[in-house]
Amino acid sequence: MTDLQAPRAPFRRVTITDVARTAGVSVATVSKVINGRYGVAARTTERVQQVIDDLGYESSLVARSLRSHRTNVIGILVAEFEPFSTEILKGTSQAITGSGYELLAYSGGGRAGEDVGWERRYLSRLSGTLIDGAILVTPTVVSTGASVPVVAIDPHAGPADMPTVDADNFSGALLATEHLLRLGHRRIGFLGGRPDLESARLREDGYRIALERAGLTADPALMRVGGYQRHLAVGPAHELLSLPEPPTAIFAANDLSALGTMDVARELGLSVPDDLSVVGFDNVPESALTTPPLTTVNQPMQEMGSRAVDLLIQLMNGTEQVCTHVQLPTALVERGSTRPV
Amino acid sequence: MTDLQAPRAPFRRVTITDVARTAGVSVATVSKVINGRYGVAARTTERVQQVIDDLGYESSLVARSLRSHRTNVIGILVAEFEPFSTEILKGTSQAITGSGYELLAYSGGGRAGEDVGWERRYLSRLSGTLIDGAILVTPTVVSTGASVPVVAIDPHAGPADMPTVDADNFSGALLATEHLLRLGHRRIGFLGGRPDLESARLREDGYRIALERAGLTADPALMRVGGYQRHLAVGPAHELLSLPEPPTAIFAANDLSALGTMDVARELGLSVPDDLSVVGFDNVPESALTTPPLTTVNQPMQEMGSRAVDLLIQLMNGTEQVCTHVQLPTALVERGSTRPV
DNA sequence: TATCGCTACGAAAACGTTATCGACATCGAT
DNA sequence: ATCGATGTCGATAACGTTTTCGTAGCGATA
Repeated sequence: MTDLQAPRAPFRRVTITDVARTAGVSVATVSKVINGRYGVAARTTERVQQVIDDLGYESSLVARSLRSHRTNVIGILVAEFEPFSTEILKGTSQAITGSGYELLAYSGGGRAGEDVGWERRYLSRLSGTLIDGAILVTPTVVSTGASVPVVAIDPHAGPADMPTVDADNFSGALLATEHLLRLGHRRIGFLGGRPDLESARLREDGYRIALERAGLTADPALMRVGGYQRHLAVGPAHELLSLPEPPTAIFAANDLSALGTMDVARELGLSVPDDLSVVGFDNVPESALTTPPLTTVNQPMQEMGSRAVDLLIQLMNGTEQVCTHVQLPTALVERGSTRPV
Repeated sequence: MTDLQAPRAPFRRVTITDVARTAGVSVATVSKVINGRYGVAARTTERVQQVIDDLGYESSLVARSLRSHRTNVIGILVAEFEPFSTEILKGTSQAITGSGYELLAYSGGGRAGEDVGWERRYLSRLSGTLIDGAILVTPTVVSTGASVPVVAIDPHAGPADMPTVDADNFSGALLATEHLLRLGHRRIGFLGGRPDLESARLREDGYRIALERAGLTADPALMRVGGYQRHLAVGPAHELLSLPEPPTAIFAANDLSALGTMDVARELGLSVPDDLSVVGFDNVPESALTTPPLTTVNQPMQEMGSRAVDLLIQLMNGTEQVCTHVQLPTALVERGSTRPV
């Protein structure tokens, strides 16, 4: 740890004590006024409120939290600010307004790999003190042991031992693959996500099953892992498209790798969708803007965020075990990146 | 305020007292061990550390903060999670790693209008307690009075009385307009941002001056305010393109309104860039993906974010008044949405 | 042996809140 | 007049840390 010391400006925060002194009452009374508790005369309330306004007093979140163990803040941990998380963030951020809670976001900063377990550390540091509950949008598993209610979004670690909300990854992959089959494609490549992620496994299952139902069988030679990131996808996509007998269509397990695939196709002089059909997964905003626009599977990301908030609030209110696993439907979005063979 | 009470799980946080009791020392000693302070024997340190690991103790950020007024956390307030803020977030999030600080993001949730002053309230609530410093990415002005160092990114309120980092909006707008002029356009429409924002004013100035330098004069009939959002831009853009003598090119003051403009053009059966040239501002990731890809002015958003945290950290360390206003250069990015008349 | 200096440790006071509970009025009813 | 009820308010103990400062131990020096 770096040893920093901060000579701060000589500004002094106005505390509840200042208000009390100025208003000529005790801190207890001021606290009551602030929290609208019973037992203070109308005249007093008015006077105290006036002083509060005059002094511009704002109660210290920290002190309040320390004492009451209640902050009305829920934290959301995202691994990184990529399109998917950002959409989730929008959803939560919208759902939170008017709920009486506030939202605080923390990002691991994309330091995947080296710093394993940061989610756990953060959860532990923040919980019981700074936040009343948390939403996890992190790829790696966070086992239980948190001291606050937690709900996971798209729990990449599988049906975890905590409440979750996710989308129907399996059906979505089914939809995507069937779409390609319906277009007449038979050699369909697959660009998977990180194999340790549950969503990636489910999407691969969907791909397999769809093929089998069509009387085909998944060919390992046509399958690569694309790592859910644009730049990670170009290598594997390149391999696929350089095959002696390349696929006529590729199902990429998320939009970012689909974009990467289209980059590679362009680079190789292949036209999408004329020479190659591409379908993605997620329907991030970007996917509608590409040339051609990407056919993909929609995940209602913003709704996932808002459902997570609802779930968490129910949990925090102790409303006993509501539906503990919300799964939202996925749907095919046909755009320009797919075409009959 | 809703009156919520939370019957929480009977989980008890392990506190420093627990550690102290288990290790058979005082809390003071444990605190010293945690913070690596001088005055504790090697054997004791070792034993305490062992207990800490065993119990899985994590110090409470809140209590620590309350006492020491130091959290090593810097807060970043964004108005909303739109592409611009998100890029900034990425930049800050990257720059923060390894600095010894942590990043906590808060979003106003897009409740512009009604809830004016939330930034101020939040700053006040968080500062002095939860965060050691703050970065503001909010459109409306936040006057001083904060009790912690603050730096503003793209301070829409003009050269504020606080350290800022922004991009050279004026030159950027100059570049964009000159580019259109060079292509032979003479009737150039302008879609401005919110008139109360400094960046919007500067971009409009750039537009005007570029025209004047070319011996032209800005025609109010060709200027509309587009509000920096995609859906807000469609109305004004529609007006512009329905003019008896419509412009042959439009300079939109940010990428989002440029996208809106292209939507309208498409709807009207106009081809971009054949019938209409469009240039945006910001160079958000989306702008490279549109059809055609958008010619725009690059703002180094991630760098702006990272410079902001550098600046803030210097401020917090008390390194006296370093460069207090960082302005980063803008550059034209020529893509497919512009063409000679 | 008395004194000193040093190290290792603990007692206790903060930090700014909230919550409990007792004190003191005031007042209507007996 | 006395009593209880009711309505206002304030002392004070927490909450989990950090930090200051005092003190006990102890070997070395005078």
